[in-house]
Amino acid sequence: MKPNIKDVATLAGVSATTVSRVLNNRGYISEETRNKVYQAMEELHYFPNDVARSLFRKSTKFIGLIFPTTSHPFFGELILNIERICSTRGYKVLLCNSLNDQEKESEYLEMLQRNQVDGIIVGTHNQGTLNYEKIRFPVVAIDRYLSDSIPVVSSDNYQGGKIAAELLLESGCKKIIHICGPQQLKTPANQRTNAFKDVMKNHGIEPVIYELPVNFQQPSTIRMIHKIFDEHQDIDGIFASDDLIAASILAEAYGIGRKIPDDLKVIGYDGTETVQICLPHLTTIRQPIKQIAEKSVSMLIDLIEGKQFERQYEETIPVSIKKGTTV
Amino acid sequence: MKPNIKDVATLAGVSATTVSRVLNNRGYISEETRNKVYQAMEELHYFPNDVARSLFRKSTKFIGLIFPTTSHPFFGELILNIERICSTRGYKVLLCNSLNDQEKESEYLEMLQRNQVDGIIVGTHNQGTLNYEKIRFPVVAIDRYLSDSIPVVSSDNYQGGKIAAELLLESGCKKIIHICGPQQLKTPANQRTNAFKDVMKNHGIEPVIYELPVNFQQPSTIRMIHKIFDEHQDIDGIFASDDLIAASILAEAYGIGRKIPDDLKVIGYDGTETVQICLPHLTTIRQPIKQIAEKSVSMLIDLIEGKQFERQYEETIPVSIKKGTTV
DNA sequence: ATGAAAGCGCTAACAA
DNA sequence: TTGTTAGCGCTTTCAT
Repeated sequence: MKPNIKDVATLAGVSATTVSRVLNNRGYISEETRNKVYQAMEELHYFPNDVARSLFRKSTKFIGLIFPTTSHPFFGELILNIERICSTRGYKVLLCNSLNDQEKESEYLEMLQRNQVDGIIVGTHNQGTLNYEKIRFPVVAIDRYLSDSIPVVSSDNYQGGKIAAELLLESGCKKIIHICGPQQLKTPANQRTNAFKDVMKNHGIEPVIYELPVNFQQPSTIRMIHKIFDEHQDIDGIFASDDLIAASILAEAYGIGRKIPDDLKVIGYDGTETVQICLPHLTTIRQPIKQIAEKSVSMLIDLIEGKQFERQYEETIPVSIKKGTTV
Repeated sequence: MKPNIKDVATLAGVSATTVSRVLNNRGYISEETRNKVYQAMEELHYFPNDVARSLFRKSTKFIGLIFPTTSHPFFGELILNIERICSTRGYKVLLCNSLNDQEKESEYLEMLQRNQVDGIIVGTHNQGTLNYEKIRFPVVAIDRYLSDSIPVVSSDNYQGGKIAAELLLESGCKKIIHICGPQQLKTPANQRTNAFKDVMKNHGIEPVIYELPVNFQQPSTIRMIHKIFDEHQDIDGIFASDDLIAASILAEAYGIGRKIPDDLKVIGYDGTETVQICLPHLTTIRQPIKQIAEKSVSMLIDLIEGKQFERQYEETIPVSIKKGTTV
């Protein structure tokens, strides 16, 4: 059904080797032969079989992507950028949504190995540690410490947390609360919380922190927000380590009649386009998504192609603040 | 470096065939041999090479996904669901973000063919028509008419448009405007606009419709909203055919001091989780994303596996309304 | 300038 | 119960 290189060769009246030469532009081929081959390929709607090529070349030009979910705006944008850059550089993307489930991540990891990907980019958060050490091809992590030998790309989380905390203080907040993700996960994102603590302590304030459970969903976020409003009537500032959490805070605050930013100031984290379209007034720390994508892809491809590069095992990219009217 | 089946065979003291038999659980193998093989695989950290298997089996178990972008919440959620279902059913996903660019779509299409995907799911919108006819494996489209022989899965767009238009009328709107995507694209989504027109005409009202350009971005959306507020001071209802457009309308209305829903009622389309978290009060037509994903994947796999099924070439799934407080 | 043969890693006849 | 052989579609020596 699908024509192969031999079909093309037969139709063009040459050998498969010659067709291969035309395909790869290698060695000497007469113009005449070349044209005959092109014509035959055209006529048969021939496409070279990359499976066979990959087998021979021992390189698939596949890059595996393991992320929690494309449905979260941060990952959706990040994955868009990563995939586009890969495509431009001749790599194809195998997508894996781990949903932060350890078992799924492990299955995906095996699948990617079986499929001979040239490398993978991981951005999931799990409690346990999988065998990323034993993997026989390059791995780059985004916002996650996997092992000593696996490079990590992340934005400057400490700086982000610091900017947020200081902005709230400068804006006159007296009682600030920070909502963060699970701290037991080994991720540079914990630096946001560390920065918050440091800033508070430097100002002689005991930091108040609420930590979400591993794999929190919308309901637990809402419950936590209720709890916070309940336990701290005098709260006047919240730093959420994710825009969607910030969004929920705004909604809940609105529900109980707190005026933003007069009664309560809110600052989020990520600064994705989607959330900015939905909530253009949200003040947030903007992650440099495009640069994170560029850096991680170029690091990975450098590793794959064996480029000599000073192995910098932690790449930190500056964040910026997007001032809205919620602070 | 990477061990192959022969390395395993040698270590286990058997032939490659025997290892293959163990791997595939075929034929008779003595318990003893089986254990030796398992042990050897373990020792070498052996994973079967799926590239070689695919070449032999003439099936890759790859499904290609061509969508505009994972960064849009609707596609982000849709792609999450599609990928998860594929994974459960033993298929792997090659992700392509076409950005609605015809040339990119064409390149991706060729890439997928070269990589011998077993099938593809397409959800992009382009003006021109690519050669989906000539493709030699199954294709399923979501919200797009590609050719007579390619099945289309979509939600009940006409119903969605009807519900939205009628709700605005019932709520007392006198001057309703509809913002829609480019109508020249051949997509079932145009039914939303047709329904709007029909409902308005049935009520003796001349429908007012603003059409966004092909590949509209946020700036052109904002410009169009300004234009609408400018040209129609008496507007009291808007039906936007996308939640992100609705979100921008809310923001702009807020900016010029129009009270929602008293001065202006707004209804969106899609009902994604992300937008619902950001704007829980938004009234919107909710697309059954999960079912769309299930239907398109199962149709595609049925086609791939040659299941006899009554070829229903247009699958329409009911929508529902999510009532918020913007109407 | 072109072709024949071997091999990438795997599986399925066919033999034994 | 196990092994030998051929072949999936391609590319690359090595000949000619």
